[in-house]
Amino acid sequence: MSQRRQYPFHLIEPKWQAAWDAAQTFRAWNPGEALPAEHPFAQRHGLAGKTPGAAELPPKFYILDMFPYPSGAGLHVGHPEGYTATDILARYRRARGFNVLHPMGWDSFGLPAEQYAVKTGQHPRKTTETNITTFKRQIKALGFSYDWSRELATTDPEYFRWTQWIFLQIYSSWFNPETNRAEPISTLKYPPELENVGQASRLSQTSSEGKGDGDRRDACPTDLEERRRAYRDSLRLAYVSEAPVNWCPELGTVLANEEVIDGKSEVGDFPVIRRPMRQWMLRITAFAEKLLNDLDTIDWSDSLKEMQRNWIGRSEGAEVDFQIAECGMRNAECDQRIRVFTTRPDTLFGATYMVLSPEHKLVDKIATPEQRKAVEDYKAFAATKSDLERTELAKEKTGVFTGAYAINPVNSERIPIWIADYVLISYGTGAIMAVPAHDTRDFEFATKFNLPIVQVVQPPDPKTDWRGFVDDGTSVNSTGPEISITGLSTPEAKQKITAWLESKGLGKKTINYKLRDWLFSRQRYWGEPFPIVWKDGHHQALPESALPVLPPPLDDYKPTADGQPPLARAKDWVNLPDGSTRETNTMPQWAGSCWYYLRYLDAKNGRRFVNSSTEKYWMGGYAAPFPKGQVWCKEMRELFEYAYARGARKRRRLAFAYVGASQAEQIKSATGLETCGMFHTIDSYAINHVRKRHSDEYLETKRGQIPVSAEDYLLLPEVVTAPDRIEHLGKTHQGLDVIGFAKQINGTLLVVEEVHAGRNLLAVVTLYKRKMPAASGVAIGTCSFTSETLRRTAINYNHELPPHKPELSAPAFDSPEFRDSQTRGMSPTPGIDLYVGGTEHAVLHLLYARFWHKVLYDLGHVSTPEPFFKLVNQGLILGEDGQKMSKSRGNVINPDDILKDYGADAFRLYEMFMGPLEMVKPWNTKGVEGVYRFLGRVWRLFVDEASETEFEQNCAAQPERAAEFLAQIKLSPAIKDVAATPAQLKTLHACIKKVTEDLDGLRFNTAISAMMVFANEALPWETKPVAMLREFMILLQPFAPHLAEELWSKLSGVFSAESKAQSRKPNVGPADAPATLDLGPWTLDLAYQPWPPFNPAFLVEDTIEIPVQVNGKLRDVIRVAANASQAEIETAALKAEKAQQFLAGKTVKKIIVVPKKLVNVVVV
RNA sequence: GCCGGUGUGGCGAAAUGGCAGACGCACGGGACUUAAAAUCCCGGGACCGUAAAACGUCGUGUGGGUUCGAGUCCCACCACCGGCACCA
Repeated sequence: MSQRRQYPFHLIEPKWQAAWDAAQTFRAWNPGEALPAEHPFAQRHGLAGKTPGAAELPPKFYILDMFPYPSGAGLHVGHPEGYTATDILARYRRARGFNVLHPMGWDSFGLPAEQYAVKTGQHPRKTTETNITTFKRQIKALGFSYDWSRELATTDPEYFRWTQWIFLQIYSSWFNPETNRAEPISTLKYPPELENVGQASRLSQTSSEGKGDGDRRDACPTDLEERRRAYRDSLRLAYVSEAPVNWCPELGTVLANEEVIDGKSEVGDFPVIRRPMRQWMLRITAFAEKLLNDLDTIDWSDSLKEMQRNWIGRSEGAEVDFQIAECGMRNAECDQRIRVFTTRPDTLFGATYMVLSPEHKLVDKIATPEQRKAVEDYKAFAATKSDLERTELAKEKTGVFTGAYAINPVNSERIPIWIADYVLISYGTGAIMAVPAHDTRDFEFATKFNLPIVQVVQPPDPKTDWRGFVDDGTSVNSTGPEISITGLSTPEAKQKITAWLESKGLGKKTINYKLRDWLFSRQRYWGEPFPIVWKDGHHQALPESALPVLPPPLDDYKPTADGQPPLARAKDWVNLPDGSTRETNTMPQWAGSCWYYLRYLDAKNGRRFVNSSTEKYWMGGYAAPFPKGQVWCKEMRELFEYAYARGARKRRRLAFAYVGASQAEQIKSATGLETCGMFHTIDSYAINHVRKRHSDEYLETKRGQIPVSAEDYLLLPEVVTAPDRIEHLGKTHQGLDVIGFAKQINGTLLVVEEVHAGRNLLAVVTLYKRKMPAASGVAIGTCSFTSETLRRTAINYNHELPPHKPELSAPAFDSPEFRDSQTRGMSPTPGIDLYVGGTEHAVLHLLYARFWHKVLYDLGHVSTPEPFFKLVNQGLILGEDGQKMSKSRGNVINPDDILKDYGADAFRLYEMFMGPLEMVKPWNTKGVEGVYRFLGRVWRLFVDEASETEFEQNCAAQPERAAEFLAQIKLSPAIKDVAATPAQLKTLHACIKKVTEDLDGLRFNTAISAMMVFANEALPWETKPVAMLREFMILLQPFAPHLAEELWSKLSGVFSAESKAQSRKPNVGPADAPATLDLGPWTLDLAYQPWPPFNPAFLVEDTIEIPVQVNGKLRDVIRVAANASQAEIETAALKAEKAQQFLAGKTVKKIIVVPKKLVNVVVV
């Protein structure tokens, strides 16, 4: 585009960016920091010159963007999508009176810089710094309100000093299953055989352990001490393993399982092979249960939570031991057992053979001489297959018989033992019992190799073929000499058989996870070195005083010829004077991004990774002022409306909520109510269960529809055996009946609510309480989340909030933290209030960071168990052709080009206007022009045309002085200090309402369209009341901050008290009546001006239009008084002109009047 | 195969169970201009009508259902996108 600019954004944008930088406008203040008197934040909150603590500061709002890797390619239009969204919210929250933390930094370790170094010899730091400079320049050009004083980079030694420190915390800890948390390794108790100690070794133990392993003095070299060390090291959260790893020869490094996609490296798509290597591992599996359960306490999208759940992959089942009956070993050695894991112990009677993974350690021992050759061949065959081949060629099952047999413990049947590669060594025990009748894979295998298939489960529908039936049913053919489960339902059968196995010592109930421990070392140069040294074959932690461990300078960044990591080249660095040697692996890129959000809180702290009171302020939520149960009580009454409304919007009718046991008890005793909790998720499990339970006849009578009733819930397996309680809980505000069913099961409570209107079932709300960790942060965060959303929902739905007992809820919103009325109803949350980023981090970064955070939480270093309370995934932006943007397709949009043509404000606006944040949407540069034109209209709403023409002529004549001339542009003479007309007030307040609600709901696109409507309506006004435009600027400011600042400064130049005092009064006519400006003073920065309050009174009209329907079809529109009675509306509707032909000759059966909405006449 | 998400004009999209298509793009017509750009005004779901309208019928992936009324709720499908996948 080459036409004239809509407005001089090229002058305005740099001007304000420089001004914000100079004034540090967006600095966020920590508790205990002295606030400069002139800073607008201090002025807004009456803290000028003070040094407020956490209690005096306004409520915090921590809004975070995902950590960018500064690549050489520069910014991409996808980056600013999330950044713009967070920036708009940061600015909005600032206006609402929050202390907003909105930081940015660099995840700057990374492979590209290292590969460039390998090729050219240029130090990766150099490349990294150049890239950061580019990224920062591009990001700053967009006018984001980041607090740049907190900028950080993972490659900065002052940053990775603390990354290494956290590693040492992990290294020096173990997971105590009794307390269910990470603890210092010093709390580890040795087993009895290591406990019988002499004086010397006891001393040795206390002296080395008491200092958290920081002490490198030589241990007493007794055998006992050696064994103790081995024991300790085997339980650390960071440990060394010799297991096979994913080695990528091309990249010269190992990769974590998650970094390998279809047998190729995620980065570069290079082949990956398995190879045994000594590696550092982090024991993330110890946290699997917590990582899974705590998903219920945070506000993430269902799909993201589901991805994490799938990744963790919890499955409940039993381990069962099978005795080997005959094998290739001598009889004495044959007395071995094979342990299998199964989720279906109820199918044990159908186990007709066993399968070991080819890598299973018993394979060689049990293979009979006749089969040995075949087994060896098959093992070789399986070993040559890469992971890729194993999955892609999965169509055909392969395997060989070992010649050995095992005994099925339930019926003493002799069953053959096979090996096959469809059984993975890495999952469960590496061995299975095969039940071909009820497992798809076993069925295929058995069919191919002609193994017997025995039915043990009867499908509920007799027409269903039992062969390959894998769902729940009824056990059949399941009676042995000692145990029978025939006739039992699948859940009952599982329970009974497992109990029997346990009693006989043949097996036990077990939980398995797909999640593996985290492979934490990489053979790279450009990463954090481990703060670890090796001596006499043992690893030791370096003391904190040795941090940061810097990578040594190198001439060559390649791995060594013998396959050692690049760091091994630095002999002087590796070999220490005391004879110990340094660890030469480095940490993976994920390490730095696991905790960066904590460093932002206190980025310059040289003594600690983050000051703990600072951490509490930004991450802690407001645990103290909220007596737990009381707040929950207050939410109680509102929960139904919320769940119902949200369920309706999400096209769902079921909702689950979870709540901690202690809270529930408090609430119950305080109110007598049973239900409380956080709206959680829809559970398809319940729906499926209900479907399965019903017979065909029943389903038929419902003509394909299955009303999921509360009664159905009572038949969930968890509930079956409990006594029930059914009661009428009351009515909704609409007068609909709410019926509750409550069940007490083993200390947990299931509550179901149903809502009926006549015979229609409108909704089922299920509040399903189960045991939850009773961490205070969880409860409070859950509460505030519920509260805010409820409040909004109630407003949206025009519901009156149900009254609640003030003595129960008073602390919540009248505490000092909420003294600013602007922040009322928007309470802070524990952890990060909002985290925005792409889905690509769904499992890696988010799972790792949660893990580190939980370790730090258990060790008492941070105050919440979860780091990211609310997380939103932005949708991908596609190219203009609807394809993914990529260099090869040539459809990549460079933000720099857009900025040059349309400016940052238009770019920001377009990024948000494209559609909902979470959606995938194609870029369309033409669309930028639409929002750009809108900004032009806003500009013309304010400025005097003649002076702008003059400005342009001057610029053309002397382009170098353009910035100076900007001041010559005058305010439009139509802007006056007069009272607004009712119509104008209506226009403005409709806009305030929509923008406010949409920002709370992250609906940026519709907020922008509301502002467009305002501009379109305001443009023709002959007189523009300054108060209108002023408030509109505050609304626009989060979206288009540069333009808003410029116009604001022009407004204040003319209308501020000081200007008036100087009686310049240019272009201002006599004021009819001064408009009341009840907002902040002109002297306060626009960025800190209070958000305009919405006044519904201005939207009220005397008469309203009401559509008239006849039999549900629109026939006419009538105009009636806004307060017209039902009867009046009915009368008017029957008289409606255009409706007459549809009413003539018919009998009016019924008239439905929806107040202020519509009238529908039913005729026959 | 399993899990999650999404289907509405030529396009991006909007609609607490209550006037489908707000807002914007593209397009068409007009005003201004020597002209173009910019700007401003008007018009655009389909069909049937008509000089043009009005009126009418149909219309939110498909087929059913609930309801006075369904894009929205329920059931069964279909398509596309994303994730996981011999996980026992």
